[in-house]
Order: sequence, then structure tokens, then C-alpha cells
Amino acid sequence: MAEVDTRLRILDAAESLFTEFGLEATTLRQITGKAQVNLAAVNYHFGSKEALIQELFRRRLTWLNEQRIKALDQLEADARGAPLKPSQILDAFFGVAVKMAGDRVNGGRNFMRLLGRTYTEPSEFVRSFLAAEYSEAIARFKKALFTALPNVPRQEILWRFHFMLGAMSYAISGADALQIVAEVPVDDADSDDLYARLMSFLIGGLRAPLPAIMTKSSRNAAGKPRARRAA
Amino acid sequence: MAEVDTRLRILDAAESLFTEFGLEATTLRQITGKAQVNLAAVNYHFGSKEALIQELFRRRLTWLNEQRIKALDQLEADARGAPLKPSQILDAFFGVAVKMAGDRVNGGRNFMRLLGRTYTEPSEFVRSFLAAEYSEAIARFKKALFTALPNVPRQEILWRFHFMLGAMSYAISGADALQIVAEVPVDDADSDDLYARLMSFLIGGLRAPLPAIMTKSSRNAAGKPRARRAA
DNA sequence: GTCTATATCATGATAGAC
DNA sequence: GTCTATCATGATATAGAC
Repeated sequence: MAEVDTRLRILDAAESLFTEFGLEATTLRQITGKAQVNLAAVNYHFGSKEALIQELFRRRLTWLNEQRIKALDQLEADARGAPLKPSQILDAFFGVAVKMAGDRVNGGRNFMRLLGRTYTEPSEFVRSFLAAEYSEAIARFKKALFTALPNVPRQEILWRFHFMLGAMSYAISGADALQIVAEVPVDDADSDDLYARLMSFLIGGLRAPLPAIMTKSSRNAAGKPRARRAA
Repeated sequence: MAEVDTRLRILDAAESLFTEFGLEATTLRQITGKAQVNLAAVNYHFGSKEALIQELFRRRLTWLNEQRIKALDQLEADARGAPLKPSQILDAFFGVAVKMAGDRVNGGRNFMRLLGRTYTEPSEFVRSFLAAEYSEAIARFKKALFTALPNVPRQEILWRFHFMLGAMSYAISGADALQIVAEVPVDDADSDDLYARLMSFLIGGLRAPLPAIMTKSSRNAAGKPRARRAA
């Protein structure tokens, strides 16, 4: 085999195996076997299994978050200072991800399923570089949402963003996990359908009436605060 | 130490370690060390690491799903044949879980964080017994939701249930993962606050206008189908 | 039932020839 | 850059004394 793409062969094989078996459970022997390269190649090209994992996430996440930021830039340019609609912002953030998840050809589908799980991964080193990779995009989107929803408490927006990430993660982990719920085959929806379904749900959740939070300050007041519309 | 609770000591230690490091990454040595029992005790009492994991999930999930079914029974009894509100159904399903997640005393908090991750776990044996444990409760709640939302396509309800599980999972995995989004400390909300936040979001998502699905049958029609209210 | 000691094996990583 | 061979480690699991 050509020597030039050994790195790529390893990355692709690893991505697919990590998705299927998990980061811990996948061994270097599986990876090099599937990639049809020598066992020592991983350590030669990447230095360690951890470094391989980081590189693997880095190449996808950098691209993904660049696309997200570009999409947001475009929206803001088109709006010429007018406030964006929350649905547009969600579109920019989640649309790119779901599109990537629908890409069966270049492995994006594999990666997104892996990413969804990794976000709640306990491993410290994973979490720390994820945070770094996301930092810029998250900052941009938080700001955009704060501006688009000036009457919603910022804490609430952050929590809802968090919930939305959870929903997206499960949406993309997809059919396997859904089977537990469905117990009966569900259409293996194509990417467009899934996206439409997810977006409806997310926008509904984001714009739901605000909860009556029983914080220490309000807990003493008689009666619950009335729910307000989240927009 | 007393010999009678060796099993329990192992289960509790394992639960906490699995939550912190993951199922694969946690070793029997860590578990028996933390439980202050002998290394061989796990294999004596449970037979294998896998069997320990199964027993660990079984004891919590059996209880959890019993509570859920009881809550639903109660609702249906009170309603005397009248249709339930979707929010009541969600309450019965997610309320019990969030309550369990708020229980710092008996380890429920640890377990729920573990459970949220496990639902998307790639491991085959985990997924298969999860499906078995959930089977009865899921069937009951599916049926209840179908009845409560007669005008919403059943596929759509299943997907939204799936999304809701994702949101709940992230809600409970909680503060750790949220930090990636927030980058700034968020109130470590108490259980009641979290529950109020999550329920608002879930109900908003469940009752969101239906997406305009571009299925094969409708794809040829001119123009998108109009979104309909999901209730 | 609990312990010590150990068997057996697979892992990540490396040394050094080519 | 790639290979073979091997190391050190730590994994699960078990045998057998107490």
C-alpha cells in the first residue's frame, strides 16, 4: 500500500472502531488491523493512543465549528444589524452538525455518533480538549442567543442550550438507541427528515414558557411566579 | 468488617467508580480497593465484571421503572377514563428520574449520571439488558402518549420521546458537561430547579408544531406541507 | 465466606533491523 | 517509514489454604 496515506488510514479505521466499540474498548491492534498497517504505526505517527484520539477529534471539530461560525457570520451579515430569530441561530449551529451526521460517504456519520457520546465522556483529557475546541463557537452562539432572547434569563438559555445538545446527541446516536424506545423498527429517516424533526423539537423547547423556578429568593413568596413566554 | 454487606459495599463502590471513570475504564482492583474487600470477592459474589454491571443496573432500574409505572397507574386511576394531559405523562416518567438524580444520599445521583451515558453505550450486552429492563415501562408510556396525542403521528411521538431522553440525560449528567457550554460557573441548581427547567423544555418540545417531513410519498407534492400544531 | 497467591492473557509502548 | 519481536504492565479470573 502507498505509504503516504497511512495516517489517514489509521484515522479512518480508528474513527469507525471508536464509534462502534468506544474509546476505551478499542485497541490499537484492532485499529491497525482494520487499517491494514503495522501495529507500531500508530505510535510512530501519533505518539500514543491518546494523541491519536485528540488528532481524530481535532480534524473533524475544527472543520465543524468553522462551518458553524461561517453560517452565523452569514446570518448576521444578511441581517444588517437586525436581531436574528432564534430559529436561525439554531439552524446555524445544529444544521451543520446534522448535515455532517447525514454524510455516509466521508465518515461524518460515524464521527457524529462518536461525538454525541463523547460530550458526556468521563475521561478528563477528552473533556478538556473538547472544551478548547468548542470554545470559540460556543462563545459566538451564546452571545447570539442572548441577543436574540433579551427577556430570557441567561442561565435559562444556557440550560436550554445544554438540553438541546442532549437531544441532538441522541438524535444522532440514532437508530440503535431509539430501538430501545421503539421496540419496533422505525423508519431509518434520511438526514433531511431527521433534521426537520429535531429542529421542530428544539425550537419548541427553546421557546417554551419559562419555568417557575423556586430559587432561594423567590421560594418564600406566596404562590408560584406565573410562567412567562420565553421570547 | 461485617461479611453480610460485602455485596452491597461492592455495588456501591462500583456504582460510584463507574460513574466517575466509565464501565470499561474502571477495574476490579479499583472497585475492591474502594469497597475495602478482597479482589476475589467480586468474582465470588457476582461471577464476573459483566455480571456485576448487570446486577448494579438491575437493582436501580427495577425500582425506577416500578415507580414510573405506579405513577402512571395513579394518574390513570384518578382520571377515570378521561384522557391524560401529555405534561402529566411526562411528569410521571421524568419526574421520578430527576427525583432519583437529586438524591445525593443513597447514591441515586451517581447512578442516574451513569445511566444517562449508558443509554448510548456501544457495548452490546449493556444495550440488550437495558432494553429488557425498560421494556414494560416504555410500552406503558408509549401507549399513554399515543392516547394523549391522537393527532400526532406515532413515529413522531417516538422520535420526540427519544429526543426527550437525550435532553434528560444531559440534564442529569449535569454540571460537568454544562461547563463546556457555559464556560462560567452555573448555579448548581437543586433538584427542584432542574426539574422545573427540564419539564418546561420537554413540554415545549413535545408539543411543538409538527415538522414538514419530506417523505418519499410527499416529496413529489408541490410545496411543503404546512406545519400542524402537535396537540 | 474470605483470603493469598497466581495463572493466563491482552494491552500500550518501544527497540532495533531493514 | 515500516517491520518483527518483545517488554512491562495491568487486566480478569481462579485455585486452594484458612
